[in-house]
This record gives sequence, C-alpha cells and structure tokens, in this order.
Amino acid sequence: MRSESREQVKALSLFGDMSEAAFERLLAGSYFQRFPAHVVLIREGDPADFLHVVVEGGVELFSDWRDRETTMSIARPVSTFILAAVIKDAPYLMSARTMEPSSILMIPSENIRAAMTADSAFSIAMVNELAVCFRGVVKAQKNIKLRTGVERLANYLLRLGAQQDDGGKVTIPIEKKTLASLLGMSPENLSRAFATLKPYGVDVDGAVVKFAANSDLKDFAKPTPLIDDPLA
Amino acid sequence: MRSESREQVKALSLFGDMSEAAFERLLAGSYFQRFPAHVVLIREGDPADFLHVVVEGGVELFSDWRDRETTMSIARPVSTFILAAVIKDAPYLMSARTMEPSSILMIPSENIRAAMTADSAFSIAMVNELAVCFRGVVKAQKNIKLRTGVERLANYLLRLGAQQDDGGKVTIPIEKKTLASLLGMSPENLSRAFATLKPYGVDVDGAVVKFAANSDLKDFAKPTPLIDDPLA
DNA sequence: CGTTCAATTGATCAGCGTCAAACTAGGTGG
DNA sequence: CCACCTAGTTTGACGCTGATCAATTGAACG
Repeated sequence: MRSESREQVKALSLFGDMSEAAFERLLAGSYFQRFPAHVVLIREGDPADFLHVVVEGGVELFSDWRDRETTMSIARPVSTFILAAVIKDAPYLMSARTMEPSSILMIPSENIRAAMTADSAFSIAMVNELAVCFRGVVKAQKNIKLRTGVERLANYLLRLGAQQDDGGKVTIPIEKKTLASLLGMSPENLSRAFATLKPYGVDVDGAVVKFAANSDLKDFAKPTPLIDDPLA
Repeated sequence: MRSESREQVKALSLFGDMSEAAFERLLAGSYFQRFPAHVVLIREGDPADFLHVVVEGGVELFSDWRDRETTMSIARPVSTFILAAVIKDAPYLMSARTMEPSSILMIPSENIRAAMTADSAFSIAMVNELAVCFRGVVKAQKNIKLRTGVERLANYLLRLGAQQDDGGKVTIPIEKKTLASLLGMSPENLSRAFATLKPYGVDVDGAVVKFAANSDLKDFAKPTPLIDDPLA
C-alpha cells in the first residue's frame, strides 16, 4: 500500500484516534489490492471475514432475492463498508461489486474485534461510525417510504448539487441503471422521471444534469435535513 | 420504578455487563413514567435528550414528510429506541408514540455518553447493539425494495408464527392500520393482500390469522434469513 | 468496424393508492 | 347494561404510478 493511501485510511474517523502502533497491529494480515471494474468483492450470506475499505474507485452494495436485485448504497473513497457484519461476526447482508477499477483494503475481522477490546477509544469511534451508518439507512428508508420516484430523483439531484457545487450543473457519478436501482425504480422509469422534471428547469445531457440551485426544483423537491442532509 | 422493572432493564445486553454502581450512575436523573395510549413521546427533529427504554406496552416509531406519514418500526419491551441520535447528540430522525398504555424509562443522553467514555465494556456493548440495529434497518430496506406488498405480508405472518408458536394461528399485535404502514401499503391494500393470501391457506378473523406453518404460504413467501431472521 | 450493452421511447399492464360507502368493534356516557 | 358514537376495517370503483416488454438509438470497447 502506498504511504499516501495508508495516511488516508488512518485519517478516517474510525482510525484517527488510534496510536500508530495499534494501527499497525490492525493492519497485520490485511490485504491491499487493486480490482478491475465489475468484480464481485463479497456475496451476501458469506461469513464476514474482512472489513473492507474503499481507497480508490467506487463500490456498489446490492442485494437480491429470488430473481430481483436492488442497489442498496454506494461506497466512495475513503470509507469502510459492511462494518456491522464484521462486528457481529455474522453473514454479510449485502453483496459488493466494484463499479470502476478500485483499490480495496481488507482488514481481518478478527483484528477489528481485537482492537475493540484492547482500545476503548477505538470502540467509541466504532460506536460513532455505526451510529452514522444507522442514521444513513434510516434516512434511506424514509426516502423510499415517504416519496415517489420523481421526488427521490429531485432530491438526489439537489444533494449532488450541494456536494459538487459546479455552478448550475452536476455530473451523475454512476450509471443511470445503477442510479435507478438505488432510487428504487426501473431504468425506464428514471428516464421518464428526468422528463417529468424538465418543467422545473432540469436539463439532462448524458451524465451531466443542468439546473439552477435555488430553483423551481427545490420547491418541487422539498428537501429536509432529516432525510437529505448526510450529516444530520 | 419497581425493582422488577429495574432488573429487566439491567438484563438488557446493553447494560448486562455493567457494574451495579455504574448502572446506578447511569440511572441518575432518569425518569420512569407511565403513559396512556396514543401519546407522542418524541418528535422527529427534536434534540435527543433522553435514551428511551420501553419497559411495558408498545411504542410505534414513525416519520412524516409533507402530508405523508409512515411507520418505521415497533419497539416492544424490553428494548431501547433512538439510540443512534443519543450517541451522535443529533436530532431524532423518527417520532415515537405509545400504541398502548406503556411504561417508559428515560435516561439522560449525557449519562449514556459519559458511561461510554468511563466504561469500555459498555461501549463494546453499545457497538454490538448498534450493529444489530443497523442490520435490522438494512433487512427492512431489503424487504421493501425487493418484495411486493403481498410478499411482505406473507413473510410478516411467517415471522409472527415463528415467534408466537401458537399452533397454526397467530395474533397480530398491532392495529391493521399500523401494520399496513409498517409494511409500506395502505390499509385498504392490506385487506386485499389478506384476501390474496387466502388460496395459500391464510384465514383472517379480526386480529387472529390462521395458517399452517409448513404450508403453501411458505412456498409463496420464500423467506430468507438475510431478510426475515431477526437474529441473523 | 462490428459487437455489446446502456439509455431512451412507446405501448401495455399490474400493483397499489384514493375516494366512497357499508359495516364492525371498542369505548363512553346515560 | 345498553345505546350511541367514534374510529378501524372491509369492499367496490376508479385512476395513477411505475414495471414490463419491445424496439431503436447511441456510446464504449475490443
């Protein structure tokens, strides 16, 4: 692992408070690996042997049942995923695949659990991390149960706008297919949802979407921090 | 608080490992109170001042947006709710109201955070609790995104059957209205969903639902531990 | 330069919500 | 204890949202 990458991982709030020595122990037996795009990293139901950290690229977390599949969330650098399964030593609830060529750090679950008992600052960091994750899923749940597809899309665009701040335009960082699934609709429906938002000043050209930040769109979307603010 | 109730709370996996003295400190400044049915205990958006514990009765966690409302989950004795907001000292993401007359223990958030820094066993218990909560929401999310309304109902009935084990019949412990919202459908639709399941051996009489445990229903519902097993 | 897959568009259909009305059950007050 | 009243539940009719199927266009990659 390049030392730059190592520093980025160490800087995560999960690991930031650890001593260098403790972090070194944590990394013992870890793998740092580059994967091509569209590679399945973990499969739901498998035992949680490693905590994964996306260092570069992007990972899609998804689930299936019978012949259906849905995207649950997207993990971007630098962040961990499937933390809860690791802690409980339970089967993964979601599968994961790379969306692009990605660098992944894999830390043995056993190391995580050991660090937790050894280092109380680490377990507190863990509590905080899990609380954030929990609130993230709750927000996603509210998003799905309280909004229609078009409303979810509108709020997604606003969220992108807030984090990209590219002056009136955003670039969708994932395939539309994946976005559709993430938002809980079919790809066809996503196309139509974009068309529905046209009267509110939304203009789509490939992955680039133009709209005024303080616009009709916001009136339509009615965002609330209790669903849309990733920090709240 | 009756000592019996106190013991039940102390027996929670969150508090089980604490010393009596530490538990006593935790309870300082707590309230233990009986509420009538249909009382709002907390409102989403409010600051998380107290960790709540349902000791008797039942509490509905719900959210709203614009003019819509949805039931997010049900808290039964003896369990905590809104733990994550307490930890992050962030606004509640969900509102809570009693479904029946209920006894609620309210522990100041500050005490929880203090106990976490003072007692590393407690923060580890907290990590475990949060991991379980997280996995619970993820399962709920999968349930909603991957299944139709009728499928969710079928699996809900099987889950009830597994935990009640009343030989071929279950009693729905909440109002159908609430169940509908929990399952993500309208009350009218829930009625029709029951009708749809009739050919699979499901027979409804008020809150009592009869069906054979190893039946057509199970073939139809196709339950999987990765969604339906509360322990997995 | 052809193959493959994503994205769009149209047509159709199923699931589910809404509105309305009838019915039922639970709780209240006489 | 009973009548009443309110609220929950059920049933029917209807319409909208969104899924599916099919066909076409467009873009990426070997």
